[in-house]
Formats: sequence, structure tokens, C-alpha cells
Amino acid sequence: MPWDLKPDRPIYTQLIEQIQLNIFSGVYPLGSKLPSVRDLAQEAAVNPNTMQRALAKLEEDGLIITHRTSGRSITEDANMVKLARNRLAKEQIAEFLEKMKLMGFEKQETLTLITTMLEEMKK
Amino acid sequence: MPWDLKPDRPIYTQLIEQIQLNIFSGVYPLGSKLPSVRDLAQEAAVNPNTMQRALAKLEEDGLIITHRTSGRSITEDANMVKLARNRLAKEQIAEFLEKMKLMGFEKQETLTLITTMLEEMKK
DNA sequence: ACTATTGTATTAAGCGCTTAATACAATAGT
DNA sequence: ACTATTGTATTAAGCGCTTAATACAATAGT
Repeated sequence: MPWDLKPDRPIYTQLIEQIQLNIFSGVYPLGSKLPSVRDLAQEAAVNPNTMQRALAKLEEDGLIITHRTSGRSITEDANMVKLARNRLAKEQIAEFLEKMKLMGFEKQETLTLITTMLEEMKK
Repeated sequence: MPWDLKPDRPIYTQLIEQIQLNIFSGVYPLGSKLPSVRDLAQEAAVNPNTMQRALAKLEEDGLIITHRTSGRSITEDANMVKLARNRLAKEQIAEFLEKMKLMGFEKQETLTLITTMLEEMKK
């Protein structure tokens, strides 16, 4: 798989995003075994610790499971994946609404704005 | 006016937000004169350069006008304020949609999610 | 039993961004 | 004309976060 890493954001967050996508989209099938941190790191041309950091976050989110000395695998729980995806989305949304609030936009106004904005983009 | 500065985010961004709010809400009336950078800085218990940085951004956004040696004032153009407010909102929205896309959420799905989320919060 | 392969903990270097110190430039106001 | 007051430019210190180096711990696999 192609690792697309840009220098404008932390590497580890980009790794998280890309692995997440691969899990959500089924590129990494449920229950499948992941390459070792070192192998993944080499593949992505990245320090093993950096890859480790990304994997740790994914484990925390319940997307992957660590088997101490025999590597990691994707969770087998399809529902877990669905929930995690949903939770991550809600976190982003909450953070976004918070920012808008700081700027003086209440929830309702924000929703209207985003709706009309998407409407405009369709044209 | 009370300056509420927390150590978890850059000071200058917080200054920007708070001054913006004051302009949007009319606490700083259109065309009114602002205290000098130094005075504002002292009021907010902040280094003058930090306040300067915030004011520079607000000027760039067209919200305030600098008169070189006689201080600054709020723009007199009510429409400018309205447009700026709108533009800032759109920037936030675009950034948010971009993040969601990186996480594998298309615009339509994002909109649905945010709508149902707000619906739930009403209860 | 041994060795190669797992993941992990600790620590330090690097880097970019924010903040602050300082000096400068221009002019309003007297 | 002078001086206090404006904004501004430059530069360096500080700080937090990311990344990397290194050593360690556990065990699967032979």
C-alpha cells in the first residue's frame, strides 16, 4: 500500500488516518494480522517508534488488538469498527461546534451555514 | 472588559477571538477608537507584541483600521463586518469538512451526522 | 534450550511556533 | 520645535511536541 506522508503535519497522525481508512474500507480485513511495527515502519519509511505511536492510538480506539509477542491484528468485531468510526466523527463534530461557538456562532446558525454552503457547492 | 486567557492555547489566538466577538456583538462599536497596543496589552496582562499580533490579523481581515501614529479604530463598514464574520465561518467549515474527508466521511454523510447529532442534543 | 522476532519504555535531540525584549520610525499635540 | 505617544521590525529565548536512538522484556518457533 502507498504511504502518503506530507511534512506539514505530524507523521503519526497521518499514519493513524491512513490505517484507519484501511480498516474502515476493508483493505485490512477484520481479524487479519498486521505486519510487525518494524515492518510497517520500514514500509512507510518511518521510525518504528512513530509507527508504534500510531498503532497505540488505534488500539486505544479498539480497532486493533495487540498480542504482546506475536504481533497485532485488526479487531474481529465489525460493530466495534462501526462504533469507532462513529465516535471519531462525533469527536470532530463536537470540536468543530466548539470552535464555532468561540467565534460566536450558535449550533443552529452553524447548521444553517453549513447546509447552504453545501448547497452552493453542488452547483 | 474581562480578558479570559487560558494557558492551553496560544494567547494571540484567544485575543483575536475575543476582540472579534466584541466587534461582532457591538461592544466595540463601528468606527470607535481602540486603545493603543500598549494599553490593550496592559489591560489584558500581555506583552505588547502579542497584542500587536492579534490586531495585525484583525486588520488583515478588514475589521480594524490602523492609522500609523494615531492608533487604530474599528471599521465603519457594517457590511465588511458581516462579510468577515461569514468568511471566517466558511473557513472553519471548509477545514472541518476537509478533516472529515480525511477520515473517510463524504460531505453528505457528514451533514447527516451533524444533523442527527444536533437533534439528539435537543432532547 | 536458544534465537529471532514481537512489542515497549526511556530518554534525548530537533524543530517550529509563541512570546518577549529591545530598538526604531513616524507624527499628533502642545 | 519638542516630546510623548503611536505602530512596527528584528531578534532571541522558551517551550512543547514530534521524532529518533537505544536498550529492554517477553515469547513463538525451531
